[in-house]
Amino acid sequence: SRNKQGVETGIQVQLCQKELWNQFHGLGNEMIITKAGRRMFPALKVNVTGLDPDGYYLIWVEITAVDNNRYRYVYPSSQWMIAGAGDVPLPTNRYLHPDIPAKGYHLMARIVNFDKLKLTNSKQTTEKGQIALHSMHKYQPLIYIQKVETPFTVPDQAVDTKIAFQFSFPETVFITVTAYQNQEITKLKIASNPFAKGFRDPVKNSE
Amino acid sequence: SRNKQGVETGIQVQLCQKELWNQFHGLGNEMIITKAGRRMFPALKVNVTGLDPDGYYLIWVEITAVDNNRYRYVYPSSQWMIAGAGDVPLPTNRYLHPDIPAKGYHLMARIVNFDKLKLTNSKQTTEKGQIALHSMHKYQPLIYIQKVETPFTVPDQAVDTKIAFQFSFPETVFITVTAYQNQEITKLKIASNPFAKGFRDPVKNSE
DNA sequence: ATGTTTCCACCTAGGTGAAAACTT
DNA sequence: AAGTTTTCACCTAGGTGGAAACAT
Repeated sequence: SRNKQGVETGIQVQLCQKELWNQFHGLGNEMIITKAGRRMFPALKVNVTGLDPDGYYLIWVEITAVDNNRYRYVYPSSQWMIAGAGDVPLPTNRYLHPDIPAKGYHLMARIVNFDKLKLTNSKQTTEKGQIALHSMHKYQPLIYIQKVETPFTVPDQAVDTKIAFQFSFPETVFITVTAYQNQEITKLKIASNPFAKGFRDPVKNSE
Repeated sequence: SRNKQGVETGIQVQLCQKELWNQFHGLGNEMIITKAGRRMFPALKVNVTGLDPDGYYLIWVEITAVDNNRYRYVYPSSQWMIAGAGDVPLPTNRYLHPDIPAKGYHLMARIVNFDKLKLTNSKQTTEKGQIALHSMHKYQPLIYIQKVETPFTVPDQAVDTKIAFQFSFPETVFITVTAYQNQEITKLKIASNPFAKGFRDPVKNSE
């Protein structure tokens, strides 16, 4: 991996559930955003390797606009089309992982899960754990890892995107919506998200 | 408060929900213990004051036998009576608060809640977050606070009951059971624990 | 016409006491 | 007879998509 200064490091971040992400990506992934905040599905989960086990790290997610367009789902062709210029980007919200600062050892020991992250379309949200986005825009999550000297560090103050290592995954690109446009996306969300209506345990079904 | 060496400190620990605890105490409080582990109700919740805001602390719960007796609930008189000698005490299990080591500031900022603690009668339990107790014995929870030099401290290794400050609350004494003996206890648990069957929202009830 | 909000039934996940079955 | 284990219906708590109402 390379950080923004181009320093070589051995840090590696691997996206979990790649097959699932790829299925959604293949259909043109949509993420619902609501006023109250909605989780991402799939959730961002990663395996981290190459950290100093005894070092302390911050890890967080930012979500950046892929381009400056507004999109529209065109039904006859069932495709996302550019519908005009995008809104002015909102000030970057970060979602800091709840467990940081964390020892490298602990970050590498298990999957780092960002499933509590929520997306909102509320512009003036100050809700913790929420990231505000424009609807009908194309986004991609970025994962940042930054080493800090001591666990005393207050994450909100220490975070510095310039010195952090950045990781991204093409299959996690999505378009924000307030209601699903592509019914194939809806079907796949229902089929794969245990909280989604329509899910049935096959065993129970056969009774 | 005083620690076991008698050193004067300004640390104070106040039990929350004193009225509720007193109601249970007045009836002879019973706590269910199961193989799988059962939460305490009421849960131990405390307010802590007098810590060094910038210092780091461990805080945990131990549950000690009040005496060396086995108890029995006698129905005609509806009273707990001593039924013989108690079993040999189990090796002390601690329930370390999940957030430690924690800065004094953070411990004092909000209620320190031990509601995830579970009691079990499984003798060879190694389940994290569980404390093994004998059924039909009388116990009292103790809360310990210990200052540590650095947040690097691994709690399990650093815990030292001899240098920690100990706090106890007479109203939290209880007798362990595998099924409630006193029906008044059952009624009060149902009435005050939102998870307990029998609880009904008065508004819904009137429909 | 298109996109958003609100409400809701339906899930998962897990904490309760009751009752029946089991143990000794 | 007395205590324990198992199972279960009934809760809380909160994550879903759908439908209808609403906004622009």
